Amino acid sequence: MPPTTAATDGPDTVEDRLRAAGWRMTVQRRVIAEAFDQRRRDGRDVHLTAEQVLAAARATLPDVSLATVYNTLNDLVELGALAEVSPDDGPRRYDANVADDHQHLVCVDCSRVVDVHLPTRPTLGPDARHGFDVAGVEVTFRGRCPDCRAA
Amino acid sequence: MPPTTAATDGPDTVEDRLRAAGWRMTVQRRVIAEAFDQRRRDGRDVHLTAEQVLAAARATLPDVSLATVYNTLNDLVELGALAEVSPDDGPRRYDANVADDHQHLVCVDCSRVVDVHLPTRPTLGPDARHGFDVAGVEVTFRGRCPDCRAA
DNA sequence: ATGGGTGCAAAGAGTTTGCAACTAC
DNA sequence: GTAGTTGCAAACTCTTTGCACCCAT
Repeated sequence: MPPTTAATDGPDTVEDRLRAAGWRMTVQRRVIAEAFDQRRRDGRDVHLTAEQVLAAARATLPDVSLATVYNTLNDLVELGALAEVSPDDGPRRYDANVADDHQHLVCVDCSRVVDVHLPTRPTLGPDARHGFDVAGVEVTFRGRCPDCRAA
Repeated sequence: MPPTTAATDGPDTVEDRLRAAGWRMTVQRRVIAEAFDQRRRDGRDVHLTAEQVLAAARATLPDVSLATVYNTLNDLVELGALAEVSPDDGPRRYDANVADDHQHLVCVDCSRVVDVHLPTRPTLGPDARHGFDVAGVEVTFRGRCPDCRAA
């Protein structure tokens, strides 16, 4: 089972990535990974805050600590199994969808995040790079979600 | 004088906008606005943190408080005279260049921000909006600036 | 058995806020 | 004179860290 699989579907879960990296599989890490994997299996976008992960993890393991959640989330980001979503303010969100290149649509009222796909992503001409070694682009659309428009 | 002026050049300073909005011109607000206006006059990109604004303001008015800086920056953002630049982490930055549509190039090491201009900015097809009322896009290129590459 | 992982509580960064004194209008 | 502003300090939110105990390997 190749550890660098990047299929949209299949066994490329957060937990798999943890295992593939050769880390100790503790119950805590398993339930934290499961918070993402379960929702992904349901076909949903997953952009959880640390508190949401804590809540999900505590559903099966009531004594997990917020510190462990943060530690694990940071480890998973460093590993490349999760991506951070920059909010304008409020708590950071973690995105389990690292396999396909996508952008975000964020609700300015409730901070809900939805994945969107651009046909082509913006690039910077060599003359516009100001000598920077450009590593990536991040595109965020901001607006109001249907629920907040109704309210 | 319409308060929604947005000329690229001319007397459209942060201080002007403050005045145009009919606010009380205190010394504090003047020196805070000046921190942006002075650098803009020099033709520089201006993306200051609250601490940098405080330092600049204290150069001429040693007793300004950080709280006043924050209050004023928030007021100026609400007024539309400044724009917030979302960092991935670290302190928020404030951009005085609200007149022309532009994007940012941010150094992942030192957080330096440079303005860049895209020929066309990305848009979302109606079917990709997920029912959102999309109000704006934000494009951020990330990489290493020349100084940090050298180091 | 042992080194990495955990939980707790305390510290930390960045920002906001309550309130009495002050000042631009 | 009076309402809007200020400065201070305390509070707040989110995240990180130090340390003693614990458990996956």
